[in-house]
Amino acid sequence: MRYGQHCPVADAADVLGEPRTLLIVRELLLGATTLPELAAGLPGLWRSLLGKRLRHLSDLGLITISAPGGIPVQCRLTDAGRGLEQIVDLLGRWSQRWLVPHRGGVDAGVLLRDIGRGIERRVLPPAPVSLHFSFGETRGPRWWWLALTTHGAHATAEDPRLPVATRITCTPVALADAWLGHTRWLDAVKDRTIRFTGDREAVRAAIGWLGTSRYREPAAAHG
Amino acid sequence: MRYGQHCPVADAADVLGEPRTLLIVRELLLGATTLPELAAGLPGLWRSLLGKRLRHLSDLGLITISAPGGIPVQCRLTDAGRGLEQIVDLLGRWSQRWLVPHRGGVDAGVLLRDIGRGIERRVLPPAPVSLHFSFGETRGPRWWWLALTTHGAHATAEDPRLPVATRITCTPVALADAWLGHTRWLDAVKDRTIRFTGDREAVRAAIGWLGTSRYREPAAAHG
DNA sequence: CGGTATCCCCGTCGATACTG
DNA sequence: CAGTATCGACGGGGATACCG
Repeated sequence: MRYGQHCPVADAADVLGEPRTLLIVRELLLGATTLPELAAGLPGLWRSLLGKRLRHLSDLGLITISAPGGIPVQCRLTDAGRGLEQIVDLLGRWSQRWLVPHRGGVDAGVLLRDIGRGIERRVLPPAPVSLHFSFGETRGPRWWWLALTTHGAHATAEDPRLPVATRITCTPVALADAWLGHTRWLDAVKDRTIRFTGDREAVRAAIGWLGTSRYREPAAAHG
Repeated sequence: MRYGQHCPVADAADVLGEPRTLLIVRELLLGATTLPELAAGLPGLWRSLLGKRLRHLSDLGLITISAPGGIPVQCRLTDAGRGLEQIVDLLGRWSQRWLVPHRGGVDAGVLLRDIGRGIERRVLPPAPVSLHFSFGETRGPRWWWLALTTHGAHATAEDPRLPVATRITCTPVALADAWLGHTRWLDAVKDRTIRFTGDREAVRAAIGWLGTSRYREPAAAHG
């Protein structure tokens, strides 16, 4: 697409306006490097198209791609690409603040992966445990685990065989809304859109581990 | 388009990824309110499509549109829309810094309009003058004027009948490059890609009036 | 299994005609 | 003249088949 413009914003829109290019950049910023890793965070984006996008980003100088033939392909952001970090961040915050979130077919796996990625080591429990999720309505597996070990958090659809700290039953949308701050955990618990097993302390701990989206508004004075 | 994602960045990309939506927002941020004003800054964007985009932005709560039936339609950014100001600004700077500018068919009228919009009152000359431009290769008029009066700067393809301070001959691309900081004015003068009439002082004054793009890098220590 | 090339369909936009 | 509806052509992308 071309806009017949001199304006830098037009050039930027030209690049980042390609559907999902911004999401690819986001994944790269969060540390994904290989094509399969990227694909894991981009449901519905087919490999063929993903490859095309990556080549485009490479042509533009936003990423480097490891020597052709190397498998799997390694992609890394250049300085130019990393320059988008602040912009993506602001966009996420702006969106969280102002846009009505679109809630069609939230992918449970991608959501949990994202939640896990945001969990900081220092808040993890001393002994490995898992959180078990039952999603009522979702494509793919209904059961998921978030394995919390000293290595970090890892989302999986296969039983990690760790002690289950809490079982959580909800829809992916309800979980996303709470994590993003569109609803409060405690309200969700109260009206049972998210159900936890265990006592107050277990629930409190689980909520603490899950944490909040990086794009979430700084909470107003907790009231 | 829908990305099956919970991520706010995906929602933002969904909205702003629509071709030229970001440019519409930019025009609104810079003060355009009516549909004709917007169209003036968006060459090739047809009114029918522009109207559709504006309705979409209105639905999303980024702008308000004056009561239907009012002519011309008045569009104003809401708080949500104004929240994009910093993002658009950063995007422009990032693009100016890292992207190879696309230079196909730069629209001379849009460029001069943009230049004029960036001229601050306080740098204008005390007595009204005009700068006259001859563009070798461009669609539309080859002659343009930038009228500098105490009211501000105004680009026009019709002789404003003011004293001409300087005549400038160049291509739209050369002018854009100098204004955006991709080339230096003095280099462009030297290699005659931009030709000015008049002595050094006149040239110096004209360059000062034209100023620089708001997305331009802060100049490194003037050397 | 990782990555690429190909096909066909759908959606979107450029252009024009039309209404107040 | 401002704004809207309509239509045809084009391009991008989902899905599949195909290489290493």
